[in-house]
Amino acid sequence: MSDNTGPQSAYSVGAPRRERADAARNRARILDAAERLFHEHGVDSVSMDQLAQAAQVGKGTLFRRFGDKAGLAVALLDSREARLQAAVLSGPPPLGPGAPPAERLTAFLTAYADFLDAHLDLLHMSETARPGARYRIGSYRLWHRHVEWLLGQARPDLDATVLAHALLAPLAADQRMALRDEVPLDRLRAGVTELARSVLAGR
Amino acid sequence: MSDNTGPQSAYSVGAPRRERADAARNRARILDAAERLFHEHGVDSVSMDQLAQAAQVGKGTLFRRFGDKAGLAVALLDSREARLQAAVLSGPPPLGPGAPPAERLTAFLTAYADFLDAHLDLLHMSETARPGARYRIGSYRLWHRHVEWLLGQARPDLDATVLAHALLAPLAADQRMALRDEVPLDRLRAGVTELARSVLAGR
DNA sequence: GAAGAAATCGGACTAGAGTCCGTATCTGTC
DNA sequence: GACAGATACGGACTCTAGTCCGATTTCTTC
Repeated sequence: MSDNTGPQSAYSVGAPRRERADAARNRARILDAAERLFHEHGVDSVSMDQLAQAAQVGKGTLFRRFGDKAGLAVALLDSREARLQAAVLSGPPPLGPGAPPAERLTAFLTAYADFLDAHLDLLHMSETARPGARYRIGSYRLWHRHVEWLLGQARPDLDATVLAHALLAPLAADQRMALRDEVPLDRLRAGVTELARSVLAGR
Repeated sequence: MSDNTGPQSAYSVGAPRRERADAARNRARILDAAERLFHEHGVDSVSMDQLAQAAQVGKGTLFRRFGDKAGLAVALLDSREARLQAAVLSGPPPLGPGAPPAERLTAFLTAYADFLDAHLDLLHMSETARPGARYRIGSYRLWHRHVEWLLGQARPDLDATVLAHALLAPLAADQRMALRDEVPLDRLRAGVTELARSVLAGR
């Protein structure tokens, strides 16, 4: 628990100043309570008030620390996401470096589809708590750059920026949540694979 | 104005019973006020309270009539969307019937991209007022069926259902709103065109 | 044109997200 | 170990979407 997001808010970047003891204690309390309550009652049914109460912390503290519900979800996802990031950036092929771009791309997209399904609730909260949240979160930007780079490697003639957004679009939490019943995971995986394959194949 | 959504709530379907006079009057008032206020202050900055007051109508009336903010947006979009629907279903090629599936598909996707940009605010409200709203709205289902059918015509070997969702995904209002600055309209159009072309081209 | 049933009205009410700011706690310094 | 400045706390407050239900209006029938 709480192997998380260093000092300051989940959104901050610089500021190397050491975190105060009470702040650290409260962050841990909040994350623990969130983990527990979300697991017990489901992400959607837990209000920030309940959470603050369960963590024995004021509401102000909760929001100052994590910004909003999305920020809290990001913090909870952090360690799980870090594992996928490590695998992509420096793990073994085909997900990590070494494999040809086309293989890396489909490996990534299907891995992310699995990740999406496994943590759908938290991802949904992190992406939809406020409009456009998905596209501002650091991790999306990372995934986008990765896909963009792979596309650029394989097909320098294409608009990699736009196509990377397009390939990631069907992996948005809101779409997945809404279509989960209609589209089972294996068909989603096959779909994004087909899409990537087609784009890389060219005409 | 208020050439809109017949009797009953925007969500209802059957119920051929005639609408009461006061109900009709109030619907018109609400739609007129919404059109005006949204244009003046922007969709996001107008609260349902303000709107009810401006329309000289109780809040309960507002919500009973349109269900929620998304429903109101759907009603306001109705006539504009109807034009696009008519063009797609029975207009001249390449958007309407007659052209080969591949041409119709790119014609539709680019036309929808234009439509998206032109009515982004209302579409955003209709798609994001509550989670998954986009995928339940009647119009999305229509567009999806259309794309699915075109894909099926051209490439019966593919999973048209999934790929249709994937081709429509980059045209979600939330993504477009967030990436508007990064991706100009012509690149979005080119991107979805490239995507569709690749998928139809096969290996 | 009066009565009764059905549909609609409207504003008080609930609930939840996010803000504000006076107060309490911490940390480095002497 | 006490002081001062910096940092964090917490709960009352605001703002908005959405609900509820007694009062009112409309429509139908005779």
